[in-house]
Amino acid sequence: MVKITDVARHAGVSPSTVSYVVSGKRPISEETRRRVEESIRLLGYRPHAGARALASSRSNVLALMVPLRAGIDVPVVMQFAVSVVTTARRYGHDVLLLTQEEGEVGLRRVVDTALVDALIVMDVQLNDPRLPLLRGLDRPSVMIGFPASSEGLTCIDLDFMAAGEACVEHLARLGHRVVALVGSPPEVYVRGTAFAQRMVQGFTAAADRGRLTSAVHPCEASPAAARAVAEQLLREQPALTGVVVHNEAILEPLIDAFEGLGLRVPGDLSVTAICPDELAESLRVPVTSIALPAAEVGARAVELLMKKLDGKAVSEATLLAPRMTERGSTARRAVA
Amino acid sequence: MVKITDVARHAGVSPSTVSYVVSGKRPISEETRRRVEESIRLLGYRPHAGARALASSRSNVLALMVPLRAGIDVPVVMQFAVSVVTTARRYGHDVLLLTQEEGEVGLRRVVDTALVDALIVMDVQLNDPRLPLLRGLDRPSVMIGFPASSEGLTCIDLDFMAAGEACVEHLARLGHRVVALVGSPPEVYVRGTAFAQRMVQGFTAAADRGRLTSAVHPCEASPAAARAVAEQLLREQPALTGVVVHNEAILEPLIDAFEGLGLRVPGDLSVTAICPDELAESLRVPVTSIALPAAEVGARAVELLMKKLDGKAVSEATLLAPRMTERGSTARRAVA
DNA sequence: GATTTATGTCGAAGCGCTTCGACAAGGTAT
DNA sequence: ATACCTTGTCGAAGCGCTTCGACATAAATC
Repeated sequence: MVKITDVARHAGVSPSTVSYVVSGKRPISEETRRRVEESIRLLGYRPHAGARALASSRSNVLALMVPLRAGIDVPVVMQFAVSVVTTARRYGHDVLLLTQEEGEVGLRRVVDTALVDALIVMDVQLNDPRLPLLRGLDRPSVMIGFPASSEGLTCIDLDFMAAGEACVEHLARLGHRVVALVGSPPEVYVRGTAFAQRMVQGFTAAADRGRLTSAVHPCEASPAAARAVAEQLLREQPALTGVVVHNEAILEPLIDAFEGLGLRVPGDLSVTAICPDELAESLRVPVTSIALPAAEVGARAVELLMKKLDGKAVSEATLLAPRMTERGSTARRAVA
Repeated sequence: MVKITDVARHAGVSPSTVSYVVSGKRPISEETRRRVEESIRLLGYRPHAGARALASSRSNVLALMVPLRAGIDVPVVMQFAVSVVTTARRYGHDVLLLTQEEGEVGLRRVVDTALVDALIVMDVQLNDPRLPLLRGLDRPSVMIGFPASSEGLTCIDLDFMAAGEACVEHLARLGHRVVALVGSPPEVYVRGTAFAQRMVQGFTAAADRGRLTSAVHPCEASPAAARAVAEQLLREQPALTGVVVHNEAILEPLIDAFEGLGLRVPGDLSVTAICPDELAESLRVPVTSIALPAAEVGARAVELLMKKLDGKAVSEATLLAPRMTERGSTARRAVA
């Protein structure tokens, strides 16, 4: 292994000078810098991560805690993760993967052992058990999602309330008067998962404001459940003409189910969703949707952390405005 | 931060004794051990990861490189990852997440900087560019999947060749004489991804051996592509009665397409697949399938690495025997 | 021309841990 | 009794890096 003293000797300078060339924390003459860099290249020098972490109390590693629970869409999680890793690398950081299962204990551990400089946690619940820990930590963290109170924390997410409103308003503008939200699996609401609840809030508020008749139905992530919900909806709300879907996994089965029941989309029924654009585009009936900007959220989360690591202040809440793309699944209500 | 000297002072021993209590690398009297452990608990001592890595040249971190390419089923990747993390934790290790994008450079980096002790790479191709690097490294690695030659490497995977054979043999036993394999997207084969090719080999070999008529069709991961393949199959092989699907994403759409074309499963057409059990079970027609034992492969991969880190020899190739579960999608061929 | 300020480099200390050799005390074999 | 392990503990060295203060030199200020 080639170490900093080897480089120093080769370049005819002291180890500290090499260190300063690498870190840029002190001015170095153009000439010395070039010599040192040349030596580094020639010898293939790579600073030892552990030594560096010990001396600088910075590991240049972030922890990312990913959910693996029922009702969480796996591809979306993966998009986050990849985006976090990619962005972190751009800032010279690596990413340690933690599972939700490890919980607060896991977070504590990686912080206490100085394995990581900062934390990103996903799948935040309204009263997440990790909140007190994160608040009390001396290390920066960012939550992807919003708890009941974000005071003293840094949170980022799509503005699900605005998204719910936007869906309803879009349908209302098209003349629809009876709408329904088909949501995530029940356990997601039971756990008090913030984004799902906020979506419901936005949906309901906008419907009330527009004097629409509305209903909310959680739905398991199986085609069978989708069919059951479709049938139930038509039974309970025969005048239904607008549906908002907030459940990636059943979007396609649900549309199939409606069509199986004799409803044309968008002829008889307008459907809009919150889901990744790729999904919305790939369906047989491309769906008017609000994008789930997983990659952007992941990247922004890392950027927030980097700012905090630099000692800069960041705002507690970052809500990404929903962006709706109209595709073929929504249309003006046919007047009977 | 409480450090080892604090614990030592509190317990009335030397730092090295504390270290030996923690690591168990030297015998310690029952009494001293108890006192030290008590002090550790009381003070909440956590060894500094960087210091430990520096002194012991062991970081207790594994690198996991995950694929994010077209045609790779994301949920399966996630299952691997979670299983790797969980198992690694049981051995006191953490997991650093690398994306395929980082390639050889990324692997080199984490090894050279001593960030990780060992590597796990997924989505191995027959002539994977990372092979020479992994062979030359002084650090252990395990590949999930098989390259063209596994010499000097450690590989583990489902035995896809046996899986392909098992599917055909199952169909043959049920009296089917004309079979087709609907495979992964074309690019997967173009890249020379080992598991996909081995599956084809097994399928073809078994079909030839049994004198069945057979055909292989790659298929994009979209419902539309599934429909197209279904139509093409019936056009080209009107006598077709057995289908093997090796493409998680289109399993359901493909069955839908066949039924849409008037074929009953399993009445007119027997379908079998290689996919996670949960997927096979959750479909409208539960599918006879060979499980993709992602969790087991991930766990075994970590165990292999741990053995290698302990200096023990492990076999180069570990092939997990396919395990078929019969569900409702295959039946004896109706004799016309 | 004296004094301050900025620039560039060095040496030494120290980050918190592991590990090696030394050694004392007790046990076992001869 | 001698020699020899074994068990249990300690002290010191050192892992490879960063950082701080010191110092020398050059540039800027009045």
